[in-house]
Amino acid sequence: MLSNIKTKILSELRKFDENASIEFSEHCDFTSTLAFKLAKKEKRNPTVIAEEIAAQISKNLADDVEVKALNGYLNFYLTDKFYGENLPKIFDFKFNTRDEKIILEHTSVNPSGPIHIGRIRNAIIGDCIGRTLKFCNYETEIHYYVNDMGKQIAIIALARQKNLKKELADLSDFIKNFVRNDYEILPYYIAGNEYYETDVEFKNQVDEIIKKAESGDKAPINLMKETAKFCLDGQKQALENLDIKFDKFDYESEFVENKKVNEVINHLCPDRKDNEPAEINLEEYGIKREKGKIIIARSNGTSVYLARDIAYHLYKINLINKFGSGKILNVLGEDHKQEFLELKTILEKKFNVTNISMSAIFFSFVNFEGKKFSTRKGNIITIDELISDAIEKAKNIMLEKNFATEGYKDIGIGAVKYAILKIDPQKQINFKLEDALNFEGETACYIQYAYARICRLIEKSNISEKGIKNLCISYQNVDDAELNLARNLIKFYDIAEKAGNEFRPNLLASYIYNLATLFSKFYDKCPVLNAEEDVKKRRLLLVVLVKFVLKNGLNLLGIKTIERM
RNA sequence: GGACCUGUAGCCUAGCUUGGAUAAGGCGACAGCCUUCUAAGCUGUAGAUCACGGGUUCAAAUCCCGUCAGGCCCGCCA
Repeated sequence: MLSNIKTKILSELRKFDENASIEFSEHCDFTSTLAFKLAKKEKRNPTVIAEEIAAQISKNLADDVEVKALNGYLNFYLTDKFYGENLPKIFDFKFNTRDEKIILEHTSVNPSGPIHIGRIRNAIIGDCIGRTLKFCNYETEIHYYVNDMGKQIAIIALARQKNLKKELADLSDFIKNFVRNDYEILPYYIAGNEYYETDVEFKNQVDEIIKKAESGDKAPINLMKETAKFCLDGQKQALENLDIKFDKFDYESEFVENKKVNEVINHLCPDRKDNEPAEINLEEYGIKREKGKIIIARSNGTSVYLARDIAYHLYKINLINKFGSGKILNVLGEDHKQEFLELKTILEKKFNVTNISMSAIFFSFVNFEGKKFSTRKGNIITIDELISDAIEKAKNIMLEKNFATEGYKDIGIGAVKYAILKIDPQKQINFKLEDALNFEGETACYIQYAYARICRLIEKSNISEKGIKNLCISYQNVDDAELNLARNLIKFYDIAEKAGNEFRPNLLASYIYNLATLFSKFYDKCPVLNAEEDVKKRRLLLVVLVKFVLKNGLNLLGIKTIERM
């Protein structure tokens, strides 16, 4: 949205230095430190240089931008005229279509039981990035990889077939009482893992299932597939409850069944002998392991996860190649850094994949009030329980304060999502439900509250939103609080694009919060409904703009708005 | 032992990629503001050796080197 004006400013500045750049600033709309750089080169005073440049370029920009030199900085201020013309364009702005397809994969929880809270950061970040990329008009497909092959699912499938359940005595009441497929699977998972470690016969049967499956035997494949699908069905509901949806579910078994995994192993280790593991060495590319080599397939012939992951990524690469160009993006926990690097290196060096960029958003783990969890022992907290707590808490607070009796769910879920999204993914989070649902300060609820106030304001104006949008107004002599809003509003699409391109949800989160604070200040300082007619119209339009941007911005974060609170 | 990430007021976070203005917010604390559009709000005060030690630079929270602390990985698990 601001790209035209940026280009215009830059073309002026590049007459002085072709590397000139401008940035958003707290002091003005854009700023440049060009004069400091020239000062070094020319050994002159930056203050003087900035003044000279400002004097020379201000005339060419005058219509849209005012240039001021201050202590060596070149500060640019968008004019009233610019705001008058461009603010209404916010309603209809659309990004141009792009010739890049992005395959985004996130969450991909193993189908071994209910999703525990350790995975929620992946889902929330991935969902936000997916929404943002789609909003920026990238051809985006959101994929979920289902691990319906391999040891864990074989263990569960066999335990389920033999009806080996573990008593749930150690589990929380929430888990014991929750009825859904994924919760039904959990006791088999816990029992199966115990048997696998203590019962040789059980272990041998599991190993046999995997071996037969990989050699193409339909029965064990179907057994595992069916078990995985059963569990996945429940997990999907947990995610849909958070309004997190996927375009495609990819099943690991497909790549075993269509022999792509075998092709990968044969390609990487053509000289491999029977009863020996297939292994490769990536040390020449700077990747070291303690034992040197990386195992691709076990000596009994079955593949390890990495081999199947390579086959899966070759499939994704094929999807992109069919489209033309694009990139692969995965949201992964920081524990997958090494594995992703190996995957990427193998694809680049051993499969000559050079035209497609592969990147990942790595996130650090969330510490939920100091608790450590082990899925195998079953002492977990599920995302359903966390969300149910959040909603319950939101409800209690609202009842206590005598607020509207609707929207608990969206407030509770929004609080959790915002608390996670506002923090840089690579930082560890100490999550406290208490803080997320504080409802004051930098929380989703603060933003939702601003939105609800806006809705009432528009309602009381007795002018339809459409009518307000069509008002013709000028931006002269506006209050500072109004100017601050205008300045912030106009950046929305640029921030969204940056957040999307750099995979940084926290940029969007803090932008939206900032807009909400500016609105609260405006609301406090500038009467709308009681202002004189021209001012009222201008302010109403601003209010409708804020509503539009808050709604769209929160939607990118996956957070719902509430009309009344 | 090796790889990667993090360290900013009592607590939590932004800023670091691309060095530049008084280090920006929130929680908590304290003091104000509702006969006027929702006070879940607004205004103000106190609170920071930007982990530590060097280096580069006119200029370092930001770049480089080292140290310390926390996280995470280095499996014929996924």
